[in-house]
Amino acid sequence: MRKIAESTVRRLSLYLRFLEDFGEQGAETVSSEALAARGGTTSAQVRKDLSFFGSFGKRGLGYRVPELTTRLREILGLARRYRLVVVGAGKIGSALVQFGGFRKRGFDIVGILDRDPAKIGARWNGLTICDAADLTGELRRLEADVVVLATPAEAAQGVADQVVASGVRAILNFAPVSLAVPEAVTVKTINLAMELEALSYALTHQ
Amino acid sequence: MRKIAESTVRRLSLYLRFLEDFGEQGAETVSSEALAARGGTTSAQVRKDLSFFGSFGKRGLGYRVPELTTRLREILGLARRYRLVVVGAGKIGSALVQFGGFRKRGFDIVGILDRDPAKIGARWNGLTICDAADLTGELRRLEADVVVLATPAEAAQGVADQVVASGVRAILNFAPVSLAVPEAVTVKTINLAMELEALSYALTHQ
DNA sequence: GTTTGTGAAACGATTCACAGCT
DNA sequence: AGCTGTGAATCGTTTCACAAAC
Repeated sequence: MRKIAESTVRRLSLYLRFLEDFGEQGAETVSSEALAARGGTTSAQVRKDLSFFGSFGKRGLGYRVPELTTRLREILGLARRYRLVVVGAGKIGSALVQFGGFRKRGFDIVGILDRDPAKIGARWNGLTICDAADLTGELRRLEADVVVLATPAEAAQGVADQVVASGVRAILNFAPVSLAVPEAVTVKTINLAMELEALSYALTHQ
Repeated sequence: MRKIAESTVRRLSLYLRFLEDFGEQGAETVSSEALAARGGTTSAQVRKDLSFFGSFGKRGLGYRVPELTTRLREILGLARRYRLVVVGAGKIGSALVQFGGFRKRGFDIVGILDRDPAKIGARWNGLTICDAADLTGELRRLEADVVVLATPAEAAQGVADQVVASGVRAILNFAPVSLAVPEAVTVKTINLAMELEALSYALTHQ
């Protein structure tokens, strides 16, 4: 498949959520204009984004909500569930496990790993924290699809290397570093400090 | 000042962190090449990003670490501290308050607001949860610089409207909606579901 | 010799605008 | 008449490449 821009994929994810809302409200069809209004973009952008994957609409009518919802789920790879393993049982790891809001969107946390003997064996939300000493083996044993990297910055690259070695090809990174990984592995980084600093910049420059 | 791209500002935030690391390791100077290697970008990109704000380097030498660190802090508006108010005392709000990692980067959580009588009055990490009934008034009383919006999706736009009315011009939004706000207000949205779905997309398409 | 700062070129994403279908 | 799908035009960002400074 042709290379699709990061920004396009993110908008598809937004459209899916809006479609779910429209569906709950009983809408049968939706226009690119309506989706755009909801997502802070333009109707041309919506049509272009969808056109990369096919022609899902009817001219003069718009898109059928249930069909487009299903197609977007397929495109995003959400027809299945994913197994998440959290590495790092600190504040962020704890928050993510407690949060648990992923499950209803198809992502199950199936393991928590840490190196700290004081934490190993503790139970969080029904899961026991396991030793991350043999990280690669644990990830294989747990059949991890995605690693949620929630260690301190210093440990992050080492963990990433082991994740790559284990064959896991997706990392959600909360450490404030840019990870070096092979092309076949995808990393999405969430950096709260960076977002706050971008707000600080905006507040400062008028 | 000329309009600077979002992506540039985010990279400046990264460079600042790398400079702090270089500084701790005792480096006196750093080249655009070294910063680029650390940040997963190119030396030309680093130089271009910095050039929007001035000429901070010496040809043949590179950049002096302490000077560039100071200048980046100024550019990003980090010469002062910011007052954060968390609106929504649910799982995400709780996690953010417990986390507390913002303080050492200049952001202090000074208030937590919620509408739920069962939560009002509880103490979290030394802060008492206050009633969000008069949100606008509370934000003024607390002298909020930034609102961290951590309510359910349904309540988010209503809260955003009150935030705007209060005069606060920066929102860090954790609700999975795109907020409509006037141009003078900056919103950064963190959407974990979107990040996971982008990983799902990457895993699915080879 | 090294590395910056920066116009120019290349690239990529968004918007326009309209033909074509319902 | 209404709305999609899409090539063409526009806009913005990144990369190139080199003159200027050390």
